[in-house]
Amino acid sequence: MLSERQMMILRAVVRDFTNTGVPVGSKALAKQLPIHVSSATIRNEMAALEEQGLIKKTHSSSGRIPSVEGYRYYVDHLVKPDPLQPNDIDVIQTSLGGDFHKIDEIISQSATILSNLTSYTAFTLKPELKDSRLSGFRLVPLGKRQVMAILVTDSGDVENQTFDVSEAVSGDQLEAVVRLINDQLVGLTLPDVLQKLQTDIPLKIANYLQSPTGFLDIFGDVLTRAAQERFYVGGRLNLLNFSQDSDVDSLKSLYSLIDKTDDIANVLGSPSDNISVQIGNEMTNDALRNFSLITATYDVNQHGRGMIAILGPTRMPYSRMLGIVGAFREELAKKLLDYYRNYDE
Amino acid sequence: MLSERQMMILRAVVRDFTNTGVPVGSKALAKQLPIHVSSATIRNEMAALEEQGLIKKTHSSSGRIPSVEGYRYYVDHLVKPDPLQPNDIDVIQTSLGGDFHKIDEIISQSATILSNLTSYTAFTLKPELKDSRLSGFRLVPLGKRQVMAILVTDSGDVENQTFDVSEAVSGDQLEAVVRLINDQLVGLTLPDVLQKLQTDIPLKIANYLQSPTGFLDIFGDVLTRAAQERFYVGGRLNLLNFSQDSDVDSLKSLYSLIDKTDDIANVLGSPSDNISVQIGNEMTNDALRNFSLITATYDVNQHGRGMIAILGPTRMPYSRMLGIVGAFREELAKKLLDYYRNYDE
DNA sequence: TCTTAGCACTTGGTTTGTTTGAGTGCTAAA
DNA sequence: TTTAGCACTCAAACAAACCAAGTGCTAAGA
Repeated sequence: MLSERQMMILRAVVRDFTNTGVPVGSKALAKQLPIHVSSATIRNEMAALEEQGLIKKTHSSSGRIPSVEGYRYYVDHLVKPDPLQPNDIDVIQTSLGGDFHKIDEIISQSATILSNLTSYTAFTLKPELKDSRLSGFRLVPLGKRQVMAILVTDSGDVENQTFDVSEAVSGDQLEAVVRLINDQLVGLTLPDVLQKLQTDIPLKIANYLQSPTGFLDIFGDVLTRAAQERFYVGGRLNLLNFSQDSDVDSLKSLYSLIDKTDDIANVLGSPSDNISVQIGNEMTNDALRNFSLITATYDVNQHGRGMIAILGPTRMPYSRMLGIVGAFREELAKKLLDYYRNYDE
Repeated sequence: MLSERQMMILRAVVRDFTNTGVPVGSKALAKQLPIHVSSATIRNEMAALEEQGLIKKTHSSSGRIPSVEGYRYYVDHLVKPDPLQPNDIDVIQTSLGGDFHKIDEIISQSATILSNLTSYTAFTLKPELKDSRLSGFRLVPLGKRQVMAILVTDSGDVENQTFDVSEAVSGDQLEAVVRLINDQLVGLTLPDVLQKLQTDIPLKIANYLQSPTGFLDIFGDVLTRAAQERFYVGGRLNLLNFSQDSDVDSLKSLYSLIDKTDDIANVLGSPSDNISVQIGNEMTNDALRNFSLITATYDVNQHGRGMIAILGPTRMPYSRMLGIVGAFREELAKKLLDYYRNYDE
């Protein structure tokens, strides 16, 4: 249990340290706090806070910095999101104001905006209807030997891939394959499709093609790509700003982490209603030890919900960041509703 | 004019320094060189080499390192490409041995292989027929409002993009647009298409669509993407290994450089017959001051010629790198010829 | 004329010691 | 419970000393 005064001190320690990056001492606090007590009193309180594991020293006679638990307490009980600065509002309005022709453009643009606002790295994930289903498959002959496979899901995702066919395949054959797939697989969830693809389909397709494996590989490829959620990343390079003393190895593992869709999906976790903050080693991944992650969902009514996130140093100004994330999720939801309204009617 | 002995010394200085990274002194050289002269003699020769600007000291009593001019002389006159190590041959064979369905897969895979072999950053550019022409355009309706635009060039490049159409556009209308474009534009070079797109076409297309600008924008987008050469990059993260003392800013500009297709095309220059080496500030771009670039073309007969390149620190073991690049260009050309042969017959 | 031994000199890097300033914990008095 | 005072700790900055590697130059030898 913390006293009012201890909370005040903890809040001040976190705020100071996140702003300046220097451990904060008792004298500085005494001068700065609204109550006027001596530095010795502050020292006693700080000792109490340290006792509880909320702050710690970098060496035996240094000022204090927040521990992970201290940050946790701070974001859970003490922080109040800053309202957006007028300037930031402007940035959002203009960057999101343009005319978009694809959901993905809005989402990817959002990652850029968020990283600009925060100067950290940002992730965005588009609103996802649960268990999207295969709603269409096409094979479009392009030239002498090139064919494009296109796959559409009922949530509006489109994946495609071109490939070369060695044998001269007739348009009729392609038609037949397409009809087969559409007959048998449309309406199923993607995992189901993937499963059938390894059982029923090869037999049936053999009626039309001598060597169906090529086709099926392609189809499988495109399918798995459609099945995994697609993240957009903004401000990748900002990670460089926080790599202490050029620890190349951890930087590398960090970058491979954020470029692997599966891994990053794992880190971000599943959408929850609130804005959530994960601090340093609260995340299982070792490469993130010195980082904090703020994630938030945004809600587009019947069109599902997506996520946004920013990744920055543990030592980040949480109040400002929470303000930005909170405001941005609303703007984004609004923009998307707009977009859908335009096209739905 | 350099004497035989001076060449021998220069070669040794470059080789030593690129291997160890430490300035090399007269005594070490005296011990190592096949001729036996005293270190004092070496010192005199080194003074002469320094006189000519081929080597230099890092401080007044240090050993020597090659200057840019020294490297230049070395690669122009002294270096002999190392033959490939058996291990490296293996890597190439197996990585390139698989079955590919697209040219692009081979080229992008090549970038990865090259960066693995060298542990530097590698670029590959696919064989390009000069002045490729538009050979086909499609609009494929995907769902209620989604349409995919596909563009094919006679060199086999495919670009595509999906977009949403707000008004309910009929299949007939789409057909008409496609027919129009195919009638009017197929066979022209891409720049010509782009030009016509801004003059003739808007008028004609207005017959079929109320607000054609949306379509034209999309088409223009896809077109310009097809028109610019497409690079593949492998081993991006390897650049981190050579960023001295974590100079974040130059790293950032380096990364933005290699991610901008236009810029990197500029740096690589146009294909020339030979393997070419650009050293440090011989490249105009400032971010590359401490890097060297080895570029080479590969030739796929009537299918055109492409480029490969590796970017590493100025202080790279040139003989080994030249060996790798030289061998790889051949392997790649062979593989591509194979690929084309399979599909052409 | 070229080579070489010898020597004085330069310099960066490492080690060691000193000082300074910010900060702490503790004690004793208010 | 608060506070002034004090002894103590530690990182950072600075300086002195030393070492190792290397250089340029000179003068003698081949």
